[in-house]
Order: sequence, then C-alpha cells, then structure tokens
Amino acid sequence: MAGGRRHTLRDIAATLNLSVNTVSRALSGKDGMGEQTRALVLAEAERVGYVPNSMARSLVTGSAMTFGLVITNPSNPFYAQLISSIELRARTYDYSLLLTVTEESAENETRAAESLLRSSVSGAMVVPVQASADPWRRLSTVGVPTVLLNRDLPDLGYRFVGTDNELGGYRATAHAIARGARSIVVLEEDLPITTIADRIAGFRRAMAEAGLATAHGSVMRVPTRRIEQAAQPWQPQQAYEMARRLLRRARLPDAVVVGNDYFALGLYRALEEHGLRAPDDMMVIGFGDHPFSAFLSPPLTTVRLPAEEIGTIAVDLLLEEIAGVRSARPLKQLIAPALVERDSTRRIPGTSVVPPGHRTSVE
Amino acid sequence: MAGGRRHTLRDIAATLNLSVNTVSRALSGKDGMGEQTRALVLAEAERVGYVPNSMARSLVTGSAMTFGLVITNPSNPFYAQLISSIELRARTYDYSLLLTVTEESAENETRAAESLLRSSVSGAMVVPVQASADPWRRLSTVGVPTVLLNRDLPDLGYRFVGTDNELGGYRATAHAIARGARSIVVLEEDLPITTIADRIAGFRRAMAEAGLATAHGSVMRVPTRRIEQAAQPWQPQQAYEMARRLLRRARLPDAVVVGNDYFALGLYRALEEHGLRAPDDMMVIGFGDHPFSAFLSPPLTTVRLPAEEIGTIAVDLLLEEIAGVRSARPLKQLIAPALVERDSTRRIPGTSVVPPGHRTSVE
DNA sequence: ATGAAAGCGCTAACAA
DNA sequence: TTGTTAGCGCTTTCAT
Repeated sequence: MAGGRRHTLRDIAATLNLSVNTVSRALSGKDGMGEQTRALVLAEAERVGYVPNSMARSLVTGSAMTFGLVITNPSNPFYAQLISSIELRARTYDYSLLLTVTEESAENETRAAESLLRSSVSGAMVVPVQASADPWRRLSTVGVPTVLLNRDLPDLGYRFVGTDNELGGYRATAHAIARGARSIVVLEEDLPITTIADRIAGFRRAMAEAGLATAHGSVMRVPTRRIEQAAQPWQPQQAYEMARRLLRRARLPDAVVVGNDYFALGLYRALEEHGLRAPDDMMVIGFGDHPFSAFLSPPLTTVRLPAEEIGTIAVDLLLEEIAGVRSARPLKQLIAPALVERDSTRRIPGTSVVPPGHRTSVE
Repeated sequence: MAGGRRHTLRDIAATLNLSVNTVSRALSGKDGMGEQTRALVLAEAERVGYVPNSMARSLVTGSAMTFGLVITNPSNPFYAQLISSIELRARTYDYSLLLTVTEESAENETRAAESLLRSSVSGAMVVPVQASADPWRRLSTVGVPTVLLNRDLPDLGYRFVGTDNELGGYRATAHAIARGARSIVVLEEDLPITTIADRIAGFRRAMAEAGLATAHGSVMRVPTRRIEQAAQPWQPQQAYEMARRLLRRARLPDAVVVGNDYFALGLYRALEEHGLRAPDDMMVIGFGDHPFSAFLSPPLTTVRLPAEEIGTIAVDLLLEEIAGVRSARPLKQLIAPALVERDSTRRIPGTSVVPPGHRTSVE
C-alpha cells in the first residue's frame, strides 16, 4: 500500500516463489489453476496493492482499450452532452477516453489525428472541422475504426452518426408556417460546415412546400467569432447585432429560425429593445434545446438534438467493429431531432398577425 | 501509407539495412548521427507513414505523457471551460488527456482512480466527489502527482487549485448590501460539498460585517436531482419550485444570492409569475457567469469563476512536479472570483426600496 | 498445474 | 557514427 514504487507481477512472483506466468494467470482469472495458489496470489496482490500496468498489457495484446474522442468545443452544450454520453457508454465497456479539442482549427485536427495514431486507440470518434478529410484518412488504413460524429466527410466512406439537420431545419420552419408565419428569416453561424448548410436546406424545403418565397436576405449569417479564448461558446453578442440589423428592416419577418439557442438570446434582447416580444410580434425558433432555453421568457421553442443517442450509437458502432461484427446498421445514420414547442411560437388564438392557411404536416 | 499493418522501427531498419537503434535515434532527433543516414531514415519513415507506438515508448521511458482528468459533470459550464483550458494547456506540452466523468458518484470515483493507476498517467487532475478521500489516497503513494480541482480534500495534503468560494459568496452578498439590501436569502444546491459550504460562509460573513441578521430560513436548499441522465446539468426547475415557496413568504427578501446561474433562471420565472422583476422588486445575484447570463432580462449580476486560470495552473503544477521543480506556489491555491455587475442588481437611483447605508467595501 | 522462453515496440546503456 | 545487448511489464506459446 505504501512505498514509492509500483509492484509488478515479478514482485509478487518473487515473494511467493512462483513464476511470473502463474501470477499473471491467477490474476486474470484463467482456469486450470490450483485454487490455493490462486488464493495465495490474490491475497498477496491485495496486500501490496498491485495494479496492472495497462500499457504493458496493451503492448502485447495490441488493444489499448481506449477510444479517442475529438471534439471542436466542449462549451457547446451539445458537445458537452455528447462527451458525457460517450464517456458513460465507453466506461460501461471498460474503455477509457482520450479527449482532444480542436477549436475548429484544421491544424489542431491534424495533430489530433497523429496523436490518436500514436496512442494506438482502439477506435476513434471524431467531430471533424470539415476543412479537409485528409487528417482522418490514415486512421482506417491503419486499422483504427473511426466514426464521424455530427458532421460527415463523405469522401472517407466512414461510418457516420449525426443529427438530421435538414429535417431539423425543416421542422422548425414548418412549425412556424403552421403557426401562421409566411415570411421567415434564418439566422445562422457563418461556418462552412454541413450541419448549417443542411439546416438551411431544410428551411428552404419547408418554405417551398408551403409555396412561400424565400426572399433575398432570408438567410442571415452571423460572423463566427475568431476563437481566441478556448472556452467561450458562441457569443450571443454577434447574433444580437445581426438581429438589430434585421429589426431595422422595413418589413419584419413573422418568424426567425436561429442556428442555436444562444442566438435566440441575442434576438430576444434586440426584440426587447425595440419594444417587441415573441411570439406576438415575431416567432422565434431555436436550435439545440440548451439547458436554459425552457426557462427563458418566453420559453423558447427549439429543436432538441439527440446528443445522447448519437454518443451511445457511436460507441456501439465502434464496439461492433472491434468485435468484428458485421453491423446491421446503415453506414450513415441520421437521427431525427424533435421539435420542442414552447411559448416563443405559441400565439394566443386569434392573435395571429397572419391568418393560418399554409399549413404543413410537420411529421 | 496503405496496407493494414503499422510499420515499426524494425521495418524501417530492415529495408534500410540499419539497426533498430539507429533508426530510433534518427527519428527522435538525437545528435551524433550521419546526416545522410538520418535523411535516409526520415525519408523512409515518411514514405511508409511511420507512426511511433507511444505505448511501447512509455513502457520503457516510464512516462505515458498523459494526464488524467476526473470531472463530475461536463454539462456544467464551469467544468466545460475547465476541460477546455486543461486540454489546451496539456496539449501545448504534448500531453494527452484521459477523461473520466464521475457524475457525483463515489463508486464511479473509485473506479476512476483505479483506472488512472492502471493507465500509468503522468499526473492527475481531480474534482473529487467529496464522499471520501480514499479513492485518491493511492495516487501519490504510487508516485502519480495529483492536484485537486475546485473541491479540496484536506486530509490528503495534495495540491489544490480552486475558486475562493467564500470570497465569492462574500462579494455577492456585500454587493447586494452595498446596493441597499438588508434582508438577503441564499438559494443553494443541496450537495455536501465544500464549495457550497464556503459560499454560505462568505454570505454569513458579509451579513455579519454589515451588522445584518441572518434569520432562520435565509439559506434555502434546492434538492439535488438524482442523476439519472448523465448529460443533464442542474435543472432550473427545482430552483423555480423553491423560489415559489420563497415568494409565498409574508416578507420578501431584498435580494437573493443563488448558487449557480441556472438557479437564477428558475427564480426569474417565479418572479415573473408573481408580477415581480429584478432588480426593483428583488435583486438577484448569480454564481458562475454562465454564457447565457449576460443576455437574460434583466442581465444577471453574477460571480465569474476563474475556470481558465484554474485549469492552466493545474497543468502547470503537474508539469513542475514532474520536472522535479520545487514549486514556489502555495500548496493550496484559491483564485479570487470577480463580481460582474449587471442590471439584476442595478436599481435606478432613488428607486431603492431600502435606503442605502450599511455599505461595505466589496474589495 | 506450473514453468521457461519468447516477444510486443521501443529506448538506453555500452561496445565497437 | 553505428551496432549489440538488455529490458520496460505483461501475455502467449510451448514444455514439463
């Protein structure tokens, strides 16, 4: 228990006058062993506080029992949840988690991939920056099963689990339309990633299906703050500024769909400053269902993302691949996000500025 | 580049007709080498896409170049920031990060400690559950430098870096007093951890110094939700319910200091339902300065926690210890949190319900 | 039921 | 400047 150095199999073997091998087998529960010998070994191991050295074991077995997880930003509540669910699931199967944060930087991503390779992780889960697929190309050729999370890199042909963002954008928009909105604006972050493009595509589809026009200026881009401080999530500030610009327009939209709930905060403030309020003056639909969104005033209607499900599936996919099981799942798995209806789109009946009519089935 | 298996030093040595050793030294940049030999080795390594096996290296060098990080809940914005800053700092020094989530469970904590031991991490950073110090006792005896984050376990005599919560509670309270509050209530989570106890102690000190009474019922405990879902941070809901109970009191406090900004959300809602609003009817001071807090209505006065600083210091301490440097820093390091004044405590001059008077210097 | 020998991929002595 | 030997702590043959 005490004393600086760690005890090894050899130490135990020596004090017990056994071979290293025997001790090893006793401890790893192999059968074909003298029960008394085993008891002896276990007792001694307990006594000296033996802890196996997993690096040594990994070196010979070839499996590090470790997953690599590469995330862009833990302060994004979605990714925080993803980390939790992945860690939980991995731990359940006795896998450790090696975490790397890329901060949306392609350079960091390259180093992250290198690092995972060196660590001989048993598998990798990656939210790619989507600047290039190259950093991740090596992994599978070297035999590290890899699943992409939330953002796909189709070129690689890797497994992918993510949110159906197109559907999310569609549902958010269709919901607004069903509630009577005819002119709708989207407020999105200015990042070149597929999740955002997909959401916008969903928005357009919903509008088109309802026969509504998407005028020029119906998609506003909130400039991505350059990441100086690692820990800051998207700031509502830029969204606020963009929203102020929107509110200066001659004709305001009936509804605004934002790319994440932080943006809704900025929009709420801009509205308040103009003496306006959701939902009566303008409906607001968020994206992400962040922990605070239900408690805003008004509570925010938003699209809930399946972080937990994505994390669980990702780990399961890796485990299947490691076990050599031919998975029955599709290569690309899109989880449908659910719309959470709250007051920011709930107009008091009869108050609708725009007569309902262009209704669309949301499901 | 292609082909299933990974190339090893031996592969390169074989094709180049060199010894493994030479290849090793060429790649690790040791000097005393033929420059042409080195060039040859580097070229061949590049060609076959050689990636060193860090487990093998660690086994012989004894250092895994990995830190263990044990966190209770990544969805808590404070811990999310802590993860980011630690990861960044560790990465800067080429250390990887092994992340474990304990979910406030003592059992998980025990397994986490075991796991770190097995992994032979070079050092550990731990936010303890504070149910017991036992799980962490082994680490230092086995020679794994460990620093405790945010919650201390004094019995262990380990290094500790955390927020000065007592000061935080004091500043929040003193600020309210300076703004004219005379009766103040604290809304805290119902967890047996020192951070909370410290905040309450700070509250009491501020009250005492101002000669104000802390009546029975001035500290309200919000029941901790049992963790069923790993990814959920504290729910504002329980705080809301507690706040409703508070608002039914005959005499309302002038100010409420809450244990985290999520609780402020619940309080805001309860106030709104009663037709009340901060700061005029009641001042509200949060804790944590969560990313959304500046954009609430009214913007929340809150205590900003030094997550980034704590993370950076923690890594530096570990690095010093590993380098064998006798650190000049104190064993226990408390970082002062800063009060961020916003509108939830900013009464329009002359509107104060209570005359100012019992002012206290906040600094 | 146990032991001896070999080796995972690498680095660190010591030789040559 | 390069090669040889040894060994990190463990598991896995193959003997005994």
